[in-house]
Amino acid sequence: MVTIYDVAKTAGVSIATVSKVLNNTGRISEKTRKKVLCVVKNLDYQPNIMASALMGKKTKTIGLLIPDLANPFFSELARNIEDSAQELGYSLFICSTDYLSEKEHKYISLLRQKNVDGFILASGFEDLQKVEDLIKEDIPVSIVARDFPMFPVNTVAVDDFIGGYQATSYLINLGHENIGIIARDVWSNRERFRGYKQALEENNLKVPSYFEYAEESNIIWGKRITNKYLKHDHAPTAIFACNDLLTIGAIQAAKENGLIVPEQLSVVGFDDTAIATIVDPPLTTIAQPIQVMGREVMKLMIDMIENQKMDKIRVTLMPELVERKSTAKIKREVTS
Amino acid sequence: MVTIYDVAKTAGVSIATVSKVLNNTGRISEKTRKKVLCVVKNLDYQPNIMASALMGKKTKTIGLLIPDLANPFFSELARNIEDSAQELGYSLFICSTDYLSEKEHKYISLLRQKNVDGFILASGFEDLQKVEDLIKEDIPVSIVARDFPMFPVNTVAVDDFIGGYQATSYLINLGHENIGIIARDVWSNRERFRGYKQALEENNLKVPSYFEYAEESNIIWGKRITNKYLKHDHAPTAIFACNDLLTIGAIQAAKENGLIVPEQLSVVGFDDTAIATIVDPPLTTIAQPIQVMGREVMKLMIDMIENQKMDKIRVTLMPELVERKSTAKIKREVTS
DNA sequence: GTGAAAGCGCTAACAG
DNA sequence: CTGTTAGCGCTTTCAC
Repeated sequence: MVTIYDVAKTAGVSIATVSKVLNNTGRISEKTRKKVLCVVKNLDYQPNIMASALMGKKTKTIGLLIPDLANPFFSELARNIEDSAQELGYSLFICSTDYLSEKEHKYISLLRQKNVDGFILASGFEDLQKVEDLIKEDIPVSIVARDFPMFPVNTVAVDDFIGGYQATSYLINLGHENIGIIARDVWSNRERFRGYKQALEENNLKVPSYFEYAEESNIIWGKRITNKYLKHDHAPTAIFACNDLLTIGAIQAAKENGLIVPEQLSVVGFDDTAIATIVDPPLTTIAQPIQVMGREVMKLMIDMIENQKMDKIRVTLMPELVERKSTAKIKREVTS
Repeated sequence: MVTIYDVAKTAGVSIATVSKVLNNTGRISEKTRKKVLCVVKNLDYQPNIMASALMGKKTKTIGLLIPDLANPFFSELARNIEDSAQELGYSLFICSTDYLSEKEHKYISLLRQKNVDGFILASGFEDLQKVEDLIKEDIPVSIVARDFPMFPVNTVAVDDFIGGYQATSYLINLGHENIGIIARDVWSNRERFRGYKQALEENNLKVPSYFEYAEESNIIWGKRITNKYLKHDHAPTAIFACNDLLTIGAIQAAKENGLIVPEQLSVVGFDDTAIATIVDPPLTTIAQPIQVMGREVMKLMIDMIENQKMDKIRVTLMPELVERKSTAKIKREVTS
């Protein structure tokens, strides 16, 4: 390992001088700066980040907490955040918390020990305490893809309420009057639910009485809830599912029940991850601008880390309905 | 930030003593050990890893290089590696290299600066130089999900040759005689190709003359190559695609050409990621034991990092064909 | 058993 | 302009 001492020695200067040229601090003659830089290159010297971190410098490292890296939405989000981070010279610790606050706490203290410059939380946990602690200790925190409404913290998220409203309105315009929803009992889904309800009410429609929450956001639960809904007398003719995985489960349940999507059951999803286009039929879904989200949240982080910008802002992105093949105009039954 | 000095002071001992009880080194009386531990707990003291890293200790940090976090195979692999890592108290820097050796080099030197304890490479790059350098400098390296045949380095991978052989044999048993392959020109795919060729030759079958490599492992290229194959006089009745994404592309191309999968075109994939079950029809595919791969590669890393185990071993896992609905017995044309 | 002191590689006053 | 020096928080001899 080549250290600052090696550079200093072979350049014939002191380590202070080397440090100064490397950090662009103090005043250095052009001649020595050239020489030092040259030696640095020749020796392929890389400053030890641990050592400079000890002196209170940044580590150029950010902790990213997400619920599950194997979930396409979060892996795509992580990928976009990573791209922004990499451009800015930051590395990412990526951690999956499985929506468990226990794991979140563990990861947060683990990463704090490792002197991360800040945290990006997409973690979906409802427990604000840990976040408040971080903010109190002036550790940069940004929230992405979820929202803490009454909480001063940097946030970038899609407008879930509008997303739910869009999805539902679209279905209503298609002629559906009996629209089910599949959601988990987490903040973002509750907002989408509100939007759904709002659209319903504006059209004098109601949430089906048999509504129930899914316990996890996966295909299994999408299928399970849909199967239950389909068993009822007034089974829905359309379903709004709060993410693409749930939507796929809904389609699978429909198939099992002998229903053709979209002719006999319309479904609209949420997220627009890569899988939305590979299922059959491809999903009509509410697209989250994942790439923009990644970029914006990194921008906020950098502002906090490098520019000490400590005022909190909230970036709200607009979701967008993308029409594909999982929805259709309702066909009236002969009996009606 | 509470330091070792704070602990020492309130426990009424020296920092050396605190360090000793925390690291279980030297000899400490049961009484002082108790006291120190108690103070540590009360103050919620967490040793600063940067500082101990400076003294030559491990950072409990590993760099994981993969081609693309948004690719389901790699995000699932990363997730499994992360789980093992987390159990062992390690954090992961996850980096996507896009198969670009330039990015790989950049990430490797960036992470070296950050004193990672080792590297797990799933990166799919063909350039061995950087890996050799790392090994020469005694930096633990393990390769996963790809293979460097003539190179002393810890490796865990599936037997790609056998996988290709299995897929092709299965298709042959179904009666197919005209079997195409979709592959990229990378090591693992070339091995699968070898297996495919072997199975073909054992049955006096040949690789179609119109074979060509895909340039990327995604749906687009799967579709593109399949479209080309389907245009030929002796279009294949079955296709073995070297990953699930390519397979999905093949299915899409078939649909566009008015062919029904599997009745008119059988396809078998590779990987068995989550998406294999959500497409229609669900994929018959060669399953890689992703979870085992993650666990095994972390085991190798830990052996190198914590037990200085420097002899290199290769763990070869067996792939397994899982039958679903994308393949069928061939129907002879009336003309034959 | 315990503590004083040196030093890991680096930055930041402060002198000169 | 450049170098000396004092730490950052920790581990590790080596005395006591």
